[in-house]
Amino acid sequence: MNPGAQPPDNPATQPLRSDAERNRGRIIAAGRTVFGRDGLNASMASVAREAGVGIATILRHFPAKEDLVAAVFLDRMEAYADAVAVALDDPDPWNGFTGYIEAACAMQAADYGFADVLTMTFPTAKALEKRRNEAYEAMVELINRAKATGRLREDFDPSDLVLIHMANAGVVNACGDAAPDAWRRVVALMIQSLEAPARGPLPASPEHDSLYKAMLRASPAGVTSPEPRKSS
Amino acid sequence: MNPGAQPPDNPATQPLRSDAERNRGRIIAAGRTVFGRDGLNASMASVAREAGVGIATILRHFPAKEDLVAAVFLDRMEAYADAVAVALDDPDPWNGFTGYIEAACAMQAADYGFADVLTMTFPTAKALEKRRNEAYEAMVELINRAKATGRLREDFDPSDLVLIHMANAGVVNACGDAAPDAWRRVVALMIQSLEAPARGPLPASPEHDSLYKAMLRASPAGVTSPEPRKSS
DNA sequence: TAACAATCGGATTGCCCTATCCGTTTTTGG
DNA sequence: CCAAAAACGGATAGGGCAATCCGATTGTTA
Repeated sequence: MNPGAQPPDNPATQPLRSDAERNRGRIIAAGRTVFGRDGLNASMASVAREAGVGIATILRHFPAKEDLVAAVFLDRMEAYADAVAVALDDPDPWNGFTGYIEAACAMQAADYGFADVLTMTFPTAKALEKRRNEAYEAMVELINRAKATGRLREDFDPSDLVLIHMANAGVVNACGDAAPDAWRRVVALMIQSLEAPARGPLPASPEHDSLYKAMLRASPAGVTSPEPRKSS
Repeated sequence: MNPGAQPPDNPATQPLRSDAERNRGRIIAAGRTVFGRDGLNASMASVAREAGVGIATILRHFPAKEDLVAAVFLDRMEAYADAVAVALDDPDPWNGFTGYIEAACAMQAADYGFADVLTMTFPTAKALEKRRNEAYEAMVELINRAKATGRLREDFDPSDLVLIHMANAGVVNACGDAAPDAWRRVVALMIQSLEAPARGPLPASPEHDSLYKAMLRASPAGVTSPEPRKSS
């Protein structure tokens, strides 16, 4: 899909040779397929096979695996950001808020790679992180509106969203294709716990810095860390 | 701790030579330390280093990594089962139930290896699975009592406990040492959502078979699969 | 269409893993 | 105290991975 695949911000770079451009598109499409199916731990070789190119070709376009991951998931991250925009348009902020959480978690369930991406951060992938931050800021606004209506508990913190994604990633990763809808039940429970009035106090949220460090924890080396998925 | 480490069921097996017996204990202790700190993906070599023995010595006592994992976590699993017994003793079943969930999740947070063990199953590790099943059955009783008091929502299913552990493992694994208490907040939310009256219906539980398959998914090959923890 | 540069892709390097092999050391029992 | 048996542990096999190298190929431009 999307074979013409323009690198969305490739400004001053001189135009690629036509075959190079074509391969770049194929590689990203292959990455989408393979990472979506097998998670971020899928090997570069498997992506190369799916794309029908050599390993070296991938690594010429994307010097490190992390670069490929960033390129592949940029448009997923945009869809993620769009989902917040949709939620903000909902006349009922609580409805928008819960719908957003469900949609975002569904995205994790539908794409094992993205499930991991949402719980990691890639400081070098500027475009990706820019989108994430946009989504986060819109989310803060959505949260405030939902609190204003009195339906969302007052002690909900935006960082809780990250925790929800971590929890959901845990369920999605552990269940894999064996119980592909199990996450829905967990997310439904989580959402019910967020509705005001709160049934009790909560332990304090983690420091924002701590959570950032946690999201950083995984990335560096093999890019990744996520569960080896048995599927492939 | 527990250096004398008697293999709890080593019946007809002829007695080991004294040094072998000693090493066996050292290896299990080292496994406890290393798996607890680095998760199940810690290498056999790192366990050997910690134990002060050669790699071969470990693999003679435990032919496959899975065997070592089973031996190391048997007593954690017993502590886990004990926690249900304690919960059953609580005169207030709801209190026992919530306390149990907190305790069990705390065990996951305190031992990264155990966090993974609780979301996997090891069919060949009889003693381990026996304990798990005992705990599960006691848990069913606890759940029924808690429902009978009217404090636990009627549609709670024992398998939800597995899902909670998967979610908690996700948080614990993602946060690691960077935000070591973040899981408490998520678990507190989950518990509040379990209190009756339910705030809404839930999607159906996954089939028991599916969940079992999901728990099986990880084990076979490198034993494991869990998150490569960056700590070591 | 020719010749040059850009691009390709398989083989290779280097690292880490589990598990096995085999010469050496330690324990045991007569 | 001295073998024979048991256990040890370093070296090695075998496999997977990301990333690099370099000879072969393909697109481009004149």
